[in-house]
Order: sequence, then C-alpha cells, then structure tokens
Amino acid sequence: MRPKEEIILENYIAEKGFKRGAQRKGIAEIFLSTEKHLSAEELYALAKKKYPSVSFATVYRALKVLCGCGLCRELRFDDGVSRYEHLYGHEHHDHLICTVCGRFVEVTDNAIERLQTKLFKRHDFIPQRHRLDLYGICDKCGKKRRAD
Amino acid sequence: MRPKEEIILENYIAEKGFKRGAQRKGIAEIFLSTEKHLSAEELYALAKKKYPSVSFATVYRALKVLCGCGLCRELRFDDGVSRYEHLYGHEHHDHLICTVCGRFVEVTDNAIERLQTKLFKRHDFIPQRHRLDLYGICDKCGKKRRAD
DNA sequence: TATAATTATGATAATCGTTATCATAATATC
DNA sequence: GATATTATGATAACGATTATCATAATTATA
Ligand SMILES: [Zn+2]
Ligand SMILES: [Zn+2]
Ligand SMILES: [Zn+2]
Ligand SMILES: [Zn+2]
Repeated sequence: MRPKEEIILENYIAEKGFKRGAQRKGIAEIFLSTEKHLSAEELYALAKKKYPSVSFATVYRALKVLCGCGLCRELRFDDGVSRYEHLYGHEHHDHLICTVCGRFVEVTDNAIERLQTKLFKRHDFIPQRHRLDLYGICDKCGKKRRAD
Repeated sequence: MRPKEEIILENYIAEKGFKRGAQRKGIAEIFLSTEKHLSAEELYALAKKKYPSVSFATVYRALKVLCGCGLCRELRFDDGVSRYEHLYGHEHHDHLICTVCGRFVEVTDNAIERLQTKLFKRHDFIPQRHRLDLYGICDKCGKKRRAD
C-alpha cells in the first residue's frame, strides 16, 4: 500500500467515524499490493493466509470501504462474478481478457475513446461512462495451442 | 415470430429430439415479437398474461432453447440481471443505455470496430468477441431533467 | 386408438455470489 | 477502567438462476 493510498483510506475511515480494524487494514494491504483484478473469493484466499479465521463478510466489507474511498472499483464480468481493480494511479482504461488463461491487460485507445463520445452525441445521449471488454486469446496461450 | 425464425426453432427442437410444448412455443412467440432487451422477469410477466399458471422455470427453459438455436443471446449487464436480445436479422451491435429510463439503443460504429481489431493485434491477442456498453442520458430524459 | 416411452411443465428445493443480522471482540472516548 | 460504538465471524437471508421431481402432455409404437 502506497503512502498516499494509506492516507486516502485513513481519511475515509476517519470522516465516516469508523474504527481501525486489523483485518480490514490487512485485507486492504493485500488487495492494494496485488496488481490483479481479484475476485472476492481470490482475495479471501489471500487474506486467509494472514488471518486464518477471517470471514468472507469481512472481505466484502473491506472491499466496500475500498470502493467507498475511491481506491477500488467493482467490475462485473460476463461470468457473473465481480472483480475488483485498483483505481489509484490508474487512468481510465478498458480490458483485454484472455479466454484461456484469464489474463487481464489494461488498455486505452484514445481514438476509440473519441469515437465513443461522437457515438453518444450522434444519438443525442449525454455521456456518462462506458465499458469495453475485449475477449480473445493471448500470445502465450495462442503459442501453446499451436504447439499442441 | 417470422417464418424463418419458426423454422430455425422447429428444426432445433426436432434435431434435439424435443417435443412441442405449447408454453415454450408461446413464450418464444412473445419473446420474438417483442423488440426489446427483455429480462427473464419481464418475459415471465408477459407470458403470465397468456398462460396464467406458467412457471419461471419454463421461461428460463424457453430462453435456453432460444439461445441454443441461435435466435437469442444472453447479455449480462452491470446490475447483475441477464437480458435477452434477438439475434435473427440483427447484425453485431453494441449498446447505448439510458441510465434514467433504461432505454436500449443498438449501435454500430465501423471505425470503432476496426480500431478494436487493431487493439487486439497490438497486444498479440487473437480476437474472439467484444462487448461495448455506453451508458448515458437519452435525449428525452435529458430534456425532462432540464425542464424540472 | 390404446399403450408405452419420453419430454414438458409447474412447484419447489438447491445453488451461487453477495448482503444482512446478531452476538461477541476490539477500539475509541471519557 | 467504564462506556459507547464499530469490527469481526458465524450464519441466515437474499435475488437471480438452475436442478429436482412428480405429473401432464406429446410422440412413437403396436
Ligand atoms: Zn492467455
Ligand atoms: Zn483494470
Ligand atoms: Zn432515457
Ligand atoms: Zn442489442
């Protein structure tokens, strides 16, 4: 957890009148030091290592706090499972997802972004947000597949 | 239900060795004659009018058959509820969604499509599919909001 | 057309990811 | 340290969807 992230989290907890729970802090540290788009279940598995008696509820509660203070964002993918990604130091981006190994690549294409804005306007919509998920087979998995 | 859609459905049922159930057929007709991105619950409500004793299970089963024969596609949006859209006679498209009234607009932008393909290549991915959801406020809802 | 075999249907239970509840433990305030 | 309030873990509840099972409808067979 970077110092600035810690400050954001601490400030949020303070202004909400929360108290400092060890598990929540630890889960936040684990989450923020893992550069992956973790699911609640994956984060729970990591948290278990540090806190063997930790509950699923505590993991979900920690994620809610992280989302609340803007350090985290919930993304619901096509399998119906929510995954959580870091927001601090991450510009807006879309996702390339390997359908074989599940690898996530964060991508941005300014030309696409501009065309999306035009698309909103063309249909008289006030833009709010968008979501672009690109599913395919990554280099590594493609090579492996060709070798078999 | 268009004649060609009916043939596709009937052929699928025949080749799978299914039988012709009245409710399933009726639900398929209701779905295919409603040009909306219905949820299972919405379709169930419509089906109830024609078959007051119809079950939710039958609606889900009918949707599964419709998806199986390629007349329908399941789309899971950010609220976690699946919606189903017609595939027959519908080219690939993305969705503009009004966050106020829930209106769906099917859109396609060939320039965006091409740039997506490039994006796949740039990251050494074999393209499979993508999903672009654009959320905003539609013209009607925007005017209404300004009037208030 | 009767009969047998098999699928369709409706009621309901089960599932899965997530959230709510509640008793107890930890933390903060005084 | 006493008091008040939040954090935590265990577990129940939830909502959307799927599975199970008994019965009804359909198809195949005779
Ligand atoms: Zn891969
Ligand atoms: Zn991301
Ligand atoms: Zn609208
Ligand atoms: Zn559509």
